[in-house]
Amino acid sequence: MTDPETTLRQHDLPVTAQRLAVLRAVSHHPHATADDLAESVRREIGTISRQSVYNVLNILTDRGIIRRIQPADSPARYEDRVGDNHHHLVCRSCGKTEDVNCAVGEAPCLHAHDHHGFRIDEAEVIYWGTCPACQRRRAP
Amino acid sequence: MTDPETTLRQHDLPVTAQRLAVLRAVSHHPHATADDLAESVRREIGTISRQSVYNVLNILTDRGIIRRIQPADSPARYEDRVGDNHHHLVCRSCGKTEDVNCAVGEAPCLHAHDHHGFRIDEAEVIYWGTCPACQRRRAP
DNA sequence: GTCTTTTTTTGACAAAGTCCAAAACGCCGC
DNA sequence: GCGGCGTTTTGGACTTTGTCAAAAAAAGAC
Repeated sequence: MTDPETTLRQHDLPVTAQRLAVLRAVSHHPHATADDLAESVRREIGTISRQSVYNVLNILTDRGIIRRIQPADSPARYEDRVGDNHHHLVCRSCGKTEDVNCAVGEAPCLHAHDHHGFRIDEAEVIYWGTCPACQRRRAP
Repeated sequence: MTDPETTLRQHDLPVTAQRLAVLRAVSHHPHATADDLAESVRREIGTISRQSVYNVLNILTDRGIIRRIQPADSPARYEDRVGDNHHHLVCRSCGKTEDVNCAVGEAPCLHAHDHHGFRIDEAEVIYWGTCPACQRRRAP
């Protein structure tokens, strides 16, 4: 992974302390929520406004530098693993999220049987289940 | 499809005008949002509170009588086609939602390569794209 | 260093949904 | 059919996640 500063310059984005810190936070805490990231950034650089966290996350997402995932009943989560068609495994009870490689290969899922005339550009897959910790907690 | 009243009685749910109307609305307008359904119900029975719409949708969802889908950047949508492992096709620009049969067969997607110890109970697939109408609107 | 443009901040606002107490209604036995 | 009990429905306040807009601050170009 290129370092945050280089990444920003490559995308013609002015380098600011907030952006660097948010990028680093996303890198260090994959699948964290905006709130988690804000806290993490504050520990690193002292203070950042809620709006700035959203600004940075939005612009980074738009440029394809990071990826946003939005599972049901959870605020959006962010990760810096982009462009490799992987999917996610989400725990219904605690929200823990893991990456899983695409079961079918490369951007495969893009072929829905009946596409109703839609131009499909992404197949999003979320595996729902219970993580090991929550399994133990419920059936001890 | 069994009629709404029978469905409710089968599940030991008291039959009320609100529940009947919401069930009918879900049946008639698959993939509608809670708000859409509230409007639809009001046209049918005159008035219903927002809270009641949510109460009914939640209890019906809990009992597995209807299914809730929650695509990113959209309020929850509801449908009465349950228990057949189908997936969805969602238009990024207008939100139009269509059913698609599972590309792989029956509950197949349940086998993630690396399941990280999770007990997986559902594989949710959303195909993102542009519906025919929005394609024409953008590239006329 | 100064100037212009872009970011950041602050605070109000919006959408979608939940919580809670009071009023209304459905169901069951008579 | 009628009454009482327990569940539903209602209305209103509240929460969470996120956006909008204007002023203040900082980044990059000269």
